[in-house]
Amino acid sequence: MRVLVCEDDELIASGIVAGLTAQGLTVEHVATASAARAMVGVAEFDVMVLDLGLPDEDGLKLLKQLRQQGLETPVLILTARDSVTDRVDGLQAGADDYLLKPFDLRELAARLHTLLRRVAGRSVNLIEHGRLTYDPSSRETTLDGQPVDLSRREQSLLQALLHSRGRVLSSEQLKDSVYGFNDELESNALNVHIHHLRRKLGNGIVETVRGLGYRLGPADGAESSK
Amino acid sequence: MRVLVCEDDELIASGIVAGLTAQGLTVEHVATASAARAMVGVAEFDVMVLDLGLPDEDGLKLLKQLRQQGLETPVLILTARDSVTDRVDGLQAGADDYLLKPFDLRELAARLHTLLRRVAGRSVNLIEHGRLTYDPSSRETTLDGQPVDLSRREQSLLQALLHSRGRVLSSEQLKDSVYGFNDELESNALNVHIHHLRRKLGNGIVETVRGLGYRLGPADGAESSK
DNA sequence: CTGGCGATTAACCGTCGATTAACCCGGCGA
DNA sequence: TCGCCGGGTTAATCGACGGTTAATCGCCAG
Repeated sequence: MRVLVCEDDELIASGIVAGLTAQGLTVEHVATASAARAMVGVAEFDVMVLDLGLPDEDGLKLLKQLRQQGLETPVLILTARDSVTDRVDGLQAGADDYLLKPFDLRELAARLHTLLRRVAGRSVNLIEHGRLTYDPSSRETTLDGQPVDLSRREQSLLQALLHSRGRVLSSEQLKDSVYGFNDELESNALNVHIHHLRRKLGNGIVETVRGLGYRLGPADGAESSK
Repeated sequence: MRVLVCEDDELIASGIVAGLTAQGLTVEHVATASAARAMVGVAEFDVMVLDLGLPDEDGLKLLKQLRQQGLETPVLILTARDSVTDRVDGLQAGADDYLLKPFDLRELAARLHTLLRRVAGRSVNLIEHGRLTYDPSSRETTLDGQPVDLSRREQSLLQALLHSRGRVLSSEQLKDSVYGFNDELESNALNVHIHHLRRKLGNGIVETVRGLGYRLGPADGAESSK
């Protein structure tokens, strides 16, 4: 799951990023409204955390604008202000939840999970693909009904592949969904994780498309029948 | 984009129709399974929204039947039920996505857009030639509906041939489109690739015109009867 | 019958992905 | 606090595949 955090206070931001990352989420962080706008333009996020007190523009104004442009991602706003009108304004601007500063990190995590579940939980909560199932909300994977223990990176990899059934994903795209945009990676770490995934889930799961990238294998667990 | 909504509850249906129309979609609404069947028979839709609780027939049964008849339109099902077996049943019946009632209208719109995107990305530039299809965007080739793996060179060769239907292409022209203009090639590598193409796609696909070059065979997979 | 062109096949080579091992770091328990 | 443990990354090496070359075959035409 990808989260966009828009917060200018470096200290708070790093706390949020660390906390959410530990929860297995992939987090992007920006510090200004314009950066957030740019980010939303180029990538899809599952949920957004927005601080109202941004240096360059009022967060509410930004939110309203994004909603007008058709952004449907759930948004949780952070604010130091506390008045009834502020809350109402926030919700009217299109926020889905709000949190007052200072806040407890665990509280934030819990609320985000609620939002994510609201999105995921109302629809197919369980992704099935052949012998595999993956439940994004509980982050549980099973193979032939047996639970499989996947590490954080392996999970995001699998999730990215499941999310775009059958399409080939370049290693660039995979890198973006497993790591953020920021982190540059100049090694074959992805290969290694894919290798681990295959070791745990069997060879039919991930197919290599030479020169292009990887994709999910066919749903009927048939091994390569070349 | 055309959407078929099959939903018997008048209130819900009008909400959906209004919401989707506002998104710029063209919406047709029917209230019964038989009406849906009739509609599908006479018009093409890009995506279908199907309520499982229809008055005259079980939605799942309808869906299964439509799939058996070869309907490939993506289908999102709506249901009040919520259990793992129901979800699995829905997906196995051929649904592409799943939403529980009550649902958020924005959520529905977002999911439909995802489905539409999936379809649009898939078939936009599909080139057909007899038993062959080639999709330049996903670089997928199928023969009689079966996917065929082609290597990079084989693909560009096939693409060049498909691109100038029937015209004879000299080996110079083929060389230019497979390699750049720059690269000089001193061997019969092209011949070898053509050989490989024929091995994978059958002999009728590429015809040799002695002394001139090659061209695509006739669309009706008939072998050259000379 | 023979020359030549294209087909076929096999061998070689380079590149890319797979695999494995080592190292690094953070968390946790002793 | 120290040291172990597990996951993540880096790096080195292996191996398979695709691409090219080249040798040989077979067919058609002159």
